[in-house]
Amino acid sequence: MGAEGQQSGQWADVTPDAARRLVIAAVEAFAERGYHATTTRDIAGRAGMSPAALYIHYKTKEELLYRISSVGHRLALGILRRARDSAGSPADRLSEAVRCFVRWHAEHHTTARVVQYELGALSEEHYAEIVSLRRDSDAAVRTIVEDGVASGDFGTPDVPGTTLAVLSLCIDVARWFNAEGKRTPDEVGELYADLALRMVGYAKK
Amino acid sequence: MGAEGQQSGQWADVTPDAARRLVIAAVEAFAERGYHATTTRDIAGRAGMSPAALYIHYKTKEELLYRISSVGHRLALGILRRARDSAGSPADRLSEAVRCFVRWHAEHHTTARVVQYELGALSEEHYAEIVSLRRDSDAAVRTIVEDGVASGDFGTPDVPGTTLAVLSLCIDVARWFNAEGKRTPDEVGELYADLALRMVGYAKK
DNA sequence: CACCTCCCTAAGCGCTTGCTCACCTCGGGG
DNA sequence: CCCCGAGGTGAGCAAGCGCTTAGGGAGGTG
Repeated sequence: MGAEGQQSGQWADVTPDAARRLVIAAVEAFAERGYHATTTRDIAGRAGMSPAALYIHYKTKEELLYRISSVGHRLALGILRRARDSAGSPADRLSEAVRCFVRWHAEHHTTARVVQYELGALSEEHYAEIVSLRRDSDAAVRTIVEDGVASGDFGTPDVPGTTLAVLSLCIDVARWFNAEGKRTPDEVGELYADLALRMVGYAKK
Repeated sequence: MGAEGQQSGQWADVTPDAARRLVIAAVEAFAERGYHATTTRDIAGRAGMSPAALYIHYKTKEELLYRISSVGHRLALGILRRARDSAGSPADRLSEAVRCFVRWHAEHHTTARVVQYELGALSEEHYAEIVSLRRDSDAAVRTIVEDGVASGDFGTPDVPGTTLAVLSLCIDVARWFNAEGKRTPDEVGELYADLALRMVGYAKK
């Protein structure tokens, strides 16, 4: 729990302070029990407030989920776009993308769990907006894989399918990663970067 | 929805008929909205019964989830053990395991979603039982990978980590697979069997 | 015919839920 | 000194929840 303190860095631009405390409390609760099993009383309690205080900063419980989902997806998309636009070979860029993306999912696995697995609880409009961010993430990775295939560094018969699989592999880290487990986020990132290169048929060592 | 009719085959040994109809209705509802967002009234309604009828066949809503989870996990474990014990090289066996496991996750993605993502809603005792089945699944796949490394067919620096990643990749199919999408369960199984061989460092073609 | 068992329903109980409302507190400006 | 808006509280409402209970009808057996 001490390590979770860094979490607040993610939410730096959520103001005022009480609104940020509520977001952090909601992430913890949603990740632990899921959106629908979490009560507004639980969220407010974790943030040290009365149940009514939540509604000063957010119109509904769903808006809280949307805020979390929106911030999380934009962070994830930023990670992938930065890797796509970085210098280096396609292998370097794919490796960097997977390493950072996985590290984020492991380090912030509570946030990532909410971001990746609670989409279904969003309202229709919010859901549509988030889905478009997810398509952008997919496109960023697909560009790297396409570059690798074009340059001959990668060899895979199904670029969209392999891209989907690589992203899927990374996302699922949020499901199984345990802070008390033996692997650190850095170790998992390293392992997964290697696995992703194998998946796209990267020949060189 | 017509294709979902085969689903009933999975639940052949759930009797009497009304109990089976309830299980099938619950799988649909849980997969669509999640366990906590599903009401017993919704389940009973889908099965064409009154809300009270559910409690003739199941003590609680959680018991319904447990039945689904138990049957699903045993089916999945059976698939993996059959592949582990089959004749052929480690590559053949891993390929078979992934192909069948993935095909099941795609074909029965509604069941698989409940099985893989609603564990957290189980009671403590039921959860412990299911977790032990999952450990057995992991062990089955790890055995194949170890065999391949021992025989020199596979080359991976981290056997437990790679095993976890292969299983994780397969499981996540339940999250993204869409029956209306362009890929058939067979195509995804084929692609993923190939990806898994690459992940474990299988050299030959 | 009576009688039992198995499924099933209508009605509803007790409780929790997301959310609201009247009111309170407190620092800062005129 | 009063007033004000921003941020907070305690109490509680309407609705929906999981689940129970009393009772009914169909089918087999004496």
